[in-house]
Amino acid sequence: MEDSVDRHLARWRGKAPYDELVEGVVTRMQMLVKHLHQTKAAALAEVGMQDFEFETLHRLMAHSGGATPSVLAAELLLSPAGMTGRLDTLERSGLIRRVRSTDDRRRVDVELTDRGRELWTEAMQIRAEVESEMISALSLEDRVTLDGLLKQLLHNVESPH
Amino acid sequence: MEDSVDRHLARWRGKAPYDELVEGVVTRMQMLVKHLHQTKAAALAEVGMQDFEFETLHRLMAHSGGATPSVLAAELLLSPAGMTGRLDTLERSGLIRRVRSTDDRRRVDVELTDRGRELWTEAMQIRAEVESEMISALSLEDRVTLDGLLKQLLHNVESPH
DNA sequence: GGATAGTATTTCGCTGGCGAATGATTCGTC
DNA sequence: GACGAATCATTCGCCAGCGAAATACTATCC
Repeated sequence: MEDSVDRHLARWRGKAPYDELVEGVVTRMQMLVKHLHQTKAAALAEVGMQDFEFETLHRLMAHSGGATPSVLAAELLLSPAGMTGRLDTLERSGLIRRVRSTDDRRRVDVELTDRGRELWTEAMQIRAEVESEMISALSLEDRVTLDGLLKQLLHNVESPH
Repeated sequence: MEDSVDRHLARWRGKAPYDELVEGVVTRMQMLVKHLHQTKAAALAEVGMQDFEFETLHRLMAHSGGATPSVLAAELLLSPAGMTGRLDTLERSGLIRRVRSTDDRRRVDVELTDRGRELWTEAMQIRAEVESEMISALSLEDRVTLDGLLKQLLHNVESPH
């Protein structure tokens, strides 16, 4: 079995001081994520939604439909400025609502509108299909293994140092 | 051991029809790639280079320093328009050179300049460090396993249907 | 051999995201 | 209890990428 990264690495062999394994893992992850992004974008377009919109609604739902911009930004690995931009778009589309917090008036609470909840539900189906399709190549056991390894990596990256 | 995705999934448990394993794998990959992107961007900035520049130079090197825009675009999962933009930037910075092909004059050959080769070499060090740092959490054996699993996924996604 | 279809690249207008600076509010400390 | 530092969100100017249309060239077909 061969993928495009194999071909890429083969072209490289011997030409540079180069850890093929590291490069392989990294490049494959990047391409998978990029593929996923593009496939989901195409699928979600049918409901008239963009990936970043779903991503945001989804995080909001995880917070029971309400959270502050800074929390969302941190979780989505987004700059504060980028978050504001997203929320602007979502608000204009009527999917979220901004409410100035009463106890700490620096804060803004972001809430899902009914329409936002609806759209999220629709998108869930579509997205789940696309993601499952990608993972379908692996047995249940392999999925667990993969998940575990990725978790080690992410933990390492997230823990201070 | 716990990562941010664990916490995210925990918040979700029972609230939605939801394959935790699929979501876990997908989300972790996305976050790792995003992290990598940000870390590399920060590291490469020291040489005054951006990630997309390196990515392009690197592909070019893999083609022994010369390739056409369309080939590069395909390999980098980029639109033709996006590729043109990248090449414009790289050309302005003096890292690549465009040469109209003589036999088929619709074609353009993209070549690395000496400066491009130099900068690529510098960047290779930096990038390798960042990537290795990320992978360092895994034993050699685990790396092989991870790489194999990712390869299965990518192969599945790339093979027609 | 001239119209037609096809291919490679570029141009154009638009969008999401970033970094830095700004405005608004709260906290800490003396 | 007031002043300076920290915190939260937004605005601004900029940039890389996309989709669609335009441009430039080649191949095909009658």
